[in-house]
Amino acid sequence: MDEQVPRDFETLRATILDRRESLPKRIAQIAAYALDNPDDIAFGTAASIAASAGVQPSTLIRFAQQLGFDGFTSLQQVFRERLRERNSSYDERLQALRAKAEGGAGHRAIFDGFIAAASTSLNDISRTLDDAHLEEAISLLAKAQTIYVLAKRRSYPVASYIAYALGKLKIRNQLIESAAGLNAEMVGFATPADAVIAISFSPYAPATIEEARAISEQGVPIVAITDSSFSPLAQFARVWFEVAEADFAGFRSLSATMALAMALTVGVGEKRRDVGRKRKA
Amino acid sequence: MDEQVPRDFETLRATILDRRESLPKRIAQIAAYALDNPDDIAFGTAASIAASAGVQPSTLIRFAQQLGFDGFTSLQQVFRERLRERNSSYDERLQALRAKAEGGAGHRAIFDGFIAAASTSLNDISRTLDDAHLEEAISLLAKAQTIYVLAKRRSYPVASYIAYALGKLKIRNQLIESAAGLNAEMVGFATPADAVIAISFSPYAPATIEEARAISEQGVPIVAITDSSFSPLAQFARVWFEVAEADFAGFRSLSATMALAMALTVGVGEKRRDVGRKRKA
DNA sequence: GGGAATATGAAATAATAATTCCAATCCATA
DNA sequence: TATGGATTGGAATTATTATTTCATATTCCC
Repeated sequence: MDEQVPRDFETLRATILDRRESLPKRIAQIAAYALDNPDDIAFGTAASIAASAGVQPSTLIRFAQQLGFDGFTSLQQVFRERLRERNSSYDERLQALRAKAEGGAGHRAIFDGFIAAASTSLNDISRTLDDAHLEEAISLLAKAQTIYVLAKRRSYPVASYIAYALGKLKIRNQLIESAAGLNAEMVGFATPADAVIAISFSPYAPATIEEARAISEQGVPIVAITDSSFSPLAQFARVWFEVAEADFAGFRSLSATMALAMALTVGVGEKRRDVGRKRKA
Repeated sequence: MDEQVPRDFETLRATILDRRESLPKRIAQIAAYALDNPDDIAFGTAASIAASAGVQPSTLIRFAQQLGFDGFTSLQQVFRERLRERNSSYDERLQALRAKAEGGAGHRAIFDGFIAAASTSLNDISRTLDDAHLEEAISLLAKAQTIYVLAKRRSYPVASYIAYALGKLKIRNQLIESAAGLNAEMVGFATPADAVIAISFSPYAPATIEEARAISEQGVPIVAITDSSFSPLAQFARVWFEVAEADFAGFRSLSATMALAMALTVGVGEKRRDVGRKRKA
């Protein structure tokens, strides 16, 4: 007999979605509005919400009653609860992690610190990355005969992952490693029909800078990932990305750089497939 | 003349903190309550808030007026705005990113996909990582004379970063690379006084597994980072971590593995410093 | 197509909540 | 310790808001 009144937002959402088909027109209208604008329901008055949704206040109340609430007010509680529980906003959670990392003892604190640094970096790059630069870089790299990947020291792991991914995508590439000490020769093979992905952060590895200079003088276009407009890499680059990685315990995160690197790599893969398809057509 | 009315929560907060000293007792009381329980201010009624804070409703209104608002209602707006603007919860943001990545076209979508995958992975590992395992692994590695780092293919970037970080921390380590084809010999040098960090995910690189088996038969303890308890690495390992990395476009994130790797590395560095200190004392 | 059941709109009403006002109290200063 | 000004408590008042009611419209089924 007693129909279950949804006590939390998710249940409520599910209930609404479930009954969607069987609801009268106006009730359905307010139901859709509620799911689309939950914040409005949480804060608005019955009248204001009704007006925004294009129905009468009484409809709003009927909607609430149909869900088993005894009125709009108790329905609204659920929407308000949602905002309260959402309490641990991303930033607050991060702050907590960071606090634990700084104050806390033990190795868990170190781990939390790296998680926080990585999250912060991802967050930052997600906000700041310029779509146009991304498109430009991908176009440039997609046209290259061979993609050279240039990075040392701290950035080297990123370079090796790029090389791995490019290989899996069957895109010709050359990782410029120092093992054999033949970098200068390797670099010498690059032509303007190729392209370079160069990665370096302060303190810039001198070898990376020197090789980037040399290769840009040969007219090979460079896509750079670096950390500021003052970076020596930026001046050699056709396109460059500024990536600010957060650090912890003296080690910077690589997560943002990795994500960007992957986007470039897979982006090039997709672009080539598209171009290939067009050529055939 | 017209005193600036705080329009956003941060300004309001600053204003309150600024005037704190000069506020009358009851007003100060409600001010403190407001900063401590902003959600209550956002949702409560003047009467309920006043009761919780132990003052009269009229005091609440005087408080609002002193800040330049024309009443409680407009003060409350600021607290409500805060909840609205507070970036949608982490999960919702992620969902949005993922939706964009899946639905959206263009290369930005790819980028968003990788960001979402990385965030998810970080989130997961932060929840699931076992502190005891972490302590155990760090103890084990801290005692090692040489730390061998073993990983191929997709996991190799992590290994190279570990090697870089260990080097910077002046911890003796050996990256087992395949370049010279001398892995078997390299592995042969390891003794039970050393230790190994091995990283491999499905599909497990046969070389990694084979080398891990060989080295464990020599009695060298292994710390493994892998993706499930069925992993062949897990059976050779003294301590192992299960890391579930989210993937996008066929490429798994490395962010969680990286964070764990860094925590291990820096943890070992700290542990050695501590032990060194104790020995001296 | 007719009629009952259901849904909707609009305004009246009831409830609730914000604000104001005034008397009482507190506090600093002479 | 008296006095003026500021502060506070509490009830009265006003405003706002939710809810109910009822007339009208729509839909669905026979």
